[in-house]
Formats: sequence, C-alpha cells, structure tokens
Amino acid sequence: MKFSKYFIPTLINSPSEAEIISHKLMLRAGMIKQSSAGIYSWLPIGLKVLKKIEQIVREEQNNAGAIEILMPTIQSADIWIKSGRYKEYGKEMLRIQDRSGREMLYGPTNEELVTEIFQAHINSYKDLPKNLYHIQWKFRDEIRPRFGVMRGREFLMKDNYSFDINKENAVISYNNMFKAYVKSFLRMDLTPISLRADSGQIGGDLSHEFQILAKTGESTLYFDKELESIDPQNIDPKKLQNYYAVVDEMFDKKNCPISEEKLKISKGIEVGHIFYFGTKYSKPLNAFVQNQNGEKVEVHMGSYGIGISRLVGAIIEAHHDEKGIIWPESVAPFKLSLINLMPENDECIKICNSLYNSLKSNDEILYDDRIVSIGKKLSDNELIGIPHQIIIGKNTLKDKLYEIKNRKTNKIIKLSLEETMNYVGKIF
RNA sequence: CGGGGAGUAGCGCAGCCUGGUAGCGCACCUGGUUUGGGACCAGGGGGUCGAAGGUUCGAAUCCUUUCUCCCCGACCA
Repeated sequence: MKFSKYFIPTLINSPSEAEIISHKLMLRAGMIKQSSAGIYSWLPIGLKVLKKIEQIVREEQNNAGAIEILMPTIQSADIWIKSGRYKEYGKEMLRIQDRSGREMLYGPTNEELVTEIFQAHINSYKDLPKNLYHIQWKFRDEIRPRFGVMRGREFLMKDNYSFDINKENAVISYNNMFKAYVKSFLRMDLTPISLRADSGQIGGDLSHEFQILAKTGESTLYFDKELESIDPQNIDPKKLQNYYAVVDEMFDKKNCPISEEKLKISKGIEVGHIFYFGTKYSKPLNAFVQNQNGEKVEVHMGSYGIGISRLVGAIIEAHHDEKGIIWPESVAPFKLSLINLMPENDECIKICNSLYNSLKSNDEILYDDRIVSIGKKLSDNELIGIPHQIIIGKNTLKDKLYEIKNRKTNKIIKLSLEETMNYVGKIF
C-alpha cells in the first residue's frame, strides 16, 4: 500500500478528549475517530488491527472445536423477559422500539438468543457437546465509558456458548476454552494471567477472568511468577488454574499461600472472561435434550467472552514506548514499511519502486512515498509502530545497502539486496 | 447518578475577570529554498466563539436555560 494513496491521518497533538496512552496513540496514529462517548469509527489501520485480532481469536476458536455463527445486534425483548434479565439488566441495556411499538434492544450479550437457537434445533444427547460462537458488536450503555476503545459503549466481542449433557462434560468444555484463551493471548504477544472470578450478572459457580499484563493496567494483580512463562505448546488448564493469582482486593499478605520469591505484583487489563453457569438459561428457555434413557434433561451451559476491540487498546498499553506504538507482528497493520527518505530523487524512487513491486502482492507492506520532511516521515512511522522498516535514502545511494530497522529494539542492520529479500521473506 | 473540569479554525490553545465585533502555534493552499529526525522564507484561505433566550447602543466576554465532551467514584469484555 502506498502511504500517499492511503488514509492514515496522524496527529502531532493528541486531542484533549484522550487521557490514557493507548487512547492518545490510537488517535494520533489515525486508527480511530470518536463519534460520541464510547462510540468510535475505525479508520484503515485501526480496522486492520481489529481484523487481525479477530482472526487470531477465530482461528483458536475453530481449533478448539467451536463453530462460528452470527447473531443479530438487535434482539426482541421477548426472550429477555423469559429469562428474567429484561428487568435485571437495568439502564445498561439500550432499549428501542420498532415502528409498530414492539420492544427491542441492542444486544449487550447473547445467552438468550443462542439458547433459543439451540432449543429450536438440538434435541438429542447425541448432538452434544456443541460450542457456538460469534464475533459481533455489542452495546452496553455504560455509566461512564472511558479509556477510548478499552471501555466503549459499543464494542466488538467474541462470545461463545457451550452446551453439554452434564456438569462433568461442561467442565471439559470450560477447560478447553480456557486453553484456547491462553493460546489466543500468547499469539498476540501478551502475558495472560487467569484469575478465579465472580460470575456477576451472568450467574453461575465457576468463572475465570483473563487479564493481560501492562504497566498502565487498571487493576493490580498478585500472582505466581510461573504464570509469566507459559509454554504455548504445553498448556494445561488445570495446572494453570491451580497457580495463585488474585486481584489486589482479594490479596491478603498473611494468608498468601506462596512464598515472597514466587509472588509477583503487576498491573493488568481484563480482556476475557469465562463462565460455567449450569442450567441458568436452559431452564427458563426450555433448552432440553433427551438422554440415553429418553428423559428430558436441561443442558449445562458455559459462556466465554473476549473483548476484541478492547484488545486493540490493551495491546498498545502492553507494547509502546515514548515514540509510539510497537505492534507485535501478529497484529500489526502492516509487517513492513518501506520508507523513502528522498521521494523526489529519481534513483531512490527507482530502488523503492522495484522493491515495492516485488513485495506488494501480500498486503503486508506500507510504502511511505510521501513528499514530507525526513523527521516527519520517521516519526510517523515510529508512531504507527510497524515492526520492520526498510529505510532508503542517501546512504543507500552511496553504499547500495538497505537499512533495516527494528521498531522494538531500534537496531539497524545494513543488508545487500539479496539479503534484504531473504530477510523480508522470513517476515512474511 | 454524585463530585470536579472543558466547549473559540482540522488539532492544541490564548482572549472572558474589566463588554467595543477574534488571535497564536501546528495543519492546509501558492511560490521559492531545503533534504538522514516533526525544515525555512514570502504570500494566502478558513471561525454561526456548542445551542437558545435575556441584559446592553454594542456580547466570545455579563445573566438564565440547555446540549455535548472529559476526569474521579459505583459497573464492566
């Protein structure tokens, strides 16, 4: 993609609406535009990152055997009245009426809808277990939206719902998702810490929340150091669940079960939450199956959420420096940027064009061909945070070597054309 | 919802106290000079001063109402 033809409206000053670092950087890097409190438009590179996160989550859901569907954003109030949550949910739920005065709502979550789908089509224990997920926009009319996309009112969430014949099997589904969650976050270069949690409004008796470590996180976590070094090849949910990990309100120095050397204190941001809640929704919404004896039994359910749009902010909180964002490769809007420092020099143009033409087919390269000052160009690229940069300028004209800079380490290496192509091949 | 703050050009801000018809930096446009760290010179365009009402000869400025946004708290992916 040629920068000059694209749309990345970077800013020097961050708008006064932003307070925290990820919000400021997202505005400055031209990723989002606020529409109203807690509601955002996603501009091109913001959208690209959002889609990449979504895709990682999707792949790990599919790997874990979950099946993708898509439920609507607008729901009828009926099923919420049935489940009893229409009253319970309060002002957080955005309630609307259609033209004939029917009560509708913008879905804050989907337990009722998915249960309805399930009960309409699944009747036998032979069809279990089932695990359905979707990635859809939700709306919760938060008392106070804040922190940019980290706590928006409209937000993109992956939520899924497991259905099992009994509690024992439901716990297997639960642990299976637990594992998928850890894997998903590790793929985004995040350090997930799983904590036993309250199940809150969703209800139920088994629940974990997933926080990722970030210096600027909202909550303070106390946990066993070993949680920081999970081997992605070898994730054992039960083992991970046994490590000590609590939020600060729960921490009690006297009764802490692990030694001080093992204990680590760090800030975290919640990005996922999983629940087992048994028959809480299957009962009122008639989600039964017949078991082997021909008896009707209520299915045992779990639900699992990941805040996709929140993760965009959370990843920035975990990966940035004073110059801007440092994207992990797996979610970067582009993996490589080709920076022409002399965009009006024929020879430089020739070198860049030839490199760009041989690489542009994969959509992971941003070619900064803009005619702007060198300082502006370099600082914009740092702000946007693309992990690898090839910098072409007068040095290249002199020695025919290509400078490759790593955004994270700031290290620059000089390579021949052949070595450069080799290097780039490995990135893609 | 309780407490605090802010709305003046695309962004960041000054002007308001003490009323006289709007200014600065960046960005933008034109021309020129520059070219390895957010360039320089010259010229230029852009504002219902959040909205409504009131006071006044005259309101960005004073008064009233209202809308929006931000921060702290309870809530949450």
